[in-house]
Amino acid sequence: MKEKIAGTGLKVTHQRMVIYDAVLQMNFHPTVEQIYEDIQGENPSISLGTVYKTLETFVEYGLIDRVFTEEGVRRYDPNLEHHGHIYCTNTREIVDYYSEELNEIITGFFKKRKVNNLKIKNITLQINGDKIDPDKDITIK
Amino acid sequence: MKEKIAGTGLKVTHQRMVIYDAVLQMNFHPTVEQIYEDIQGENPSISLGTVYKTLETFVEYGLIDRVFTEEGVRRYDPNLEHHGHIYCTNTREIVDYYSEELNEIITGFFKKRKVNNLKIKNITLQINGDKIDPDKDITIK
DNA sequence: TTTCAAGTTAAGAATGATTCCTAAGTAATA
DNA sequence: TATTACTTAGGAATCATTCTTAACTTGAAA
Repeated sequence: MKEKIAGTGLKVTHQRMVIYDAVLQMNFHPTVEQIYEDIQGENPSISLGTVYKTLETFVEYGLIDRVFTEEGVRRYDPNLEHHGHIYCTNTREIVDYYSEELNEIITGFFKKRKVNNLKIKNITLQINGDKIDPDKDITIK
Repeated sequence: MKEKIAGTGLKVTHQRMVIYDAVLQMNFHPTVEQIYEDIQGENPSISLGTVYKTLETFVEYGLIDRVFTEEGVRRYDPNLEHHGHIYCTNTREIVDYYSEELNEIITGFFKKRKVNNLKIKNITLQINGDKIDPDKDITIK
């Protein structure tokens, strides 16, 4: 983990390691506030401003991604692997969805088309739906 | 336009007509602030709080949609037709993208799969890329 | 090991985004 | 025209994020 941060050229500070580790373990696309509260117990001197600043620095250096939401609040994703998101409107959860097959289909679709005035970086899916049993996992096979 | 609002069961107030008309004409997924500034000249007595409340009421009653962004600010879309969004990282624009064909491909893909514990409502594309010439349109043929 | 420069952070203030409150206004019905 | 339930203005309050500056610390060089 230390190497991950160092590998970007950033200085490896205690605060950055704590925040990065917290984000890696929170696999539910947390807000800044959730991350701050998660680390507060063991690290009461890390300030909220530092958490805000550090997360945006991680995004800028490619360590994590922001998550698209319609909420008006920032959320973060440590998972840099190409994937889509399932937005559960009833439980407010955001769940990762992977499909190499569908990714290839969509990529192929756009390769066949003439794209003018746009350099495509990546294409992902936003899947909106309602979770049926909040206590069980969502699976798509 | 009046009928659209009335058709939802909402009272047709002057403020609602002004705000709805403004949103219909702003085809760039505006923020609340942008909508408020747009109507201020001709309607200085409509308050910012009213704009916030009215837009969320329109979403609740199915007149407009919220737009997914990673910004931490609310944006709105009057276009209810099923479509995806092209997010231009360099110009910060959000452009609508339609493809009935791709929509059918994706819908078909999920129909063939076993989806557990999720009732899918809709699936949209999130296309991230860089606009090449900011003054020209993006087209995908 | 020590030094030091450059980058980082704490703390709280400031700013921006959104929600709440209440008295006053008004759309729509009778 | 009267009435009522819903809506709104205006500004306060709350929440989300950024800024400022003095103090701290990382990491490279000596």
